[in-house]
Amino acid sequence: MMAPVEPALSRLAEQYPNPETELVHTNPWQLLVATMLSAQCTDRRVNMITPRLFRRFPDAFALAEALLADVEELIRDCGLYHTKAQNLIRTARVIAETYRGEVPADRDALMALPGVGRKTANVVLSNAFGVDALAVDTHVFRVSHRLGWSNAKDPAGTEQQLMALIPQALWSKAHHWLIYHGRYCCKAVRPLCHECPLADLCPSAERRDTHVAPVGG
DNA sequence: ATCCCGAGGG
DNA sequence: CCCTCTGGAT
Repeated sequence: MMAPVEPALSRLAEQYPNPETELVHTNPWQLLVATMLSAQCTDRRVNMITPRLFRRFPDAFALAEALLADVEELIRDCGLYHTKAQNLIRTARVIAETYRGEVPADRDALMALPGVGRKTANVVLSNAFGVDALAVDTHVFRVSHRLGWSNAKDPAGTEQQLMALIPQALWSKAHHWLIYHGRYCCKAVRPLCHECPLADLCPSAERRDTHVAPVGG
C-alpha cells in the first residue's frame, strides 16, 4: 500500500510552487561551504553568515590557510561551530592541494571530504553541477516512509527507491517538495494530517472518517 | 523542553 | 546500533 506517486507529486507541486533552495549560493565552492554549515541550522542563518565568511576567505586556498579560531568566530552562531570549522578547513586543504582549488563534481570524491556525507554531496551535485541526484535528509526520509514510497532503513536505500519511483526529470524538484512538506506539514511530531493535501492518498494519515465525533444533545 | 534541510566516531 | 557536537527557533 502506497500513495500513488504522480498524483501526490502534482499536488505537492501545487502546494509548493517555488521549490528553490533557500541557500543562496550556486557556485560549487560556496554551495559546498553553505551546505556544510547548514546542519542543525536554518538556511536563513547560514545565508547571514556566508557573506562575511567569503569576504574574509574567498576560496579554498584562503580557507586552507585559515586559523581555526578565526573560522569558529565567523560561524559561531550556526551551531556545531567547532566541528564545522575544523571540517571546513580540512576540506579546503584537500580541495586546494588535491583538486587545485576546484570542487570535484564526483560523489565519491565529495563524500571523501571531511564533513561531507551523502546528503551534502548530493545537494552540491544537483544544485551546483546540474547532476541528477536526489538528496535524502531526515524530512525526505520520513515523508517517503509515511507515503509508503520507501521501506529502507537507511537514507541511501531510500534514495535508490525514490529514484526508481520518481521520473528523473523530477528528482530535484521532488527533493524540495518533500522537504517543504516534511518541514511544514508532515512533521516528525504531530503531523498536520488534517490539512495535508495528500491525506486521502497516504497510508499513514490519521483519518477523520474513522473517528467518531461526539454527538451533541 | 524539544527539534533541526548531518556527519563521524565508538 | 548509539552517542556527541552547537545555537537558535518554536
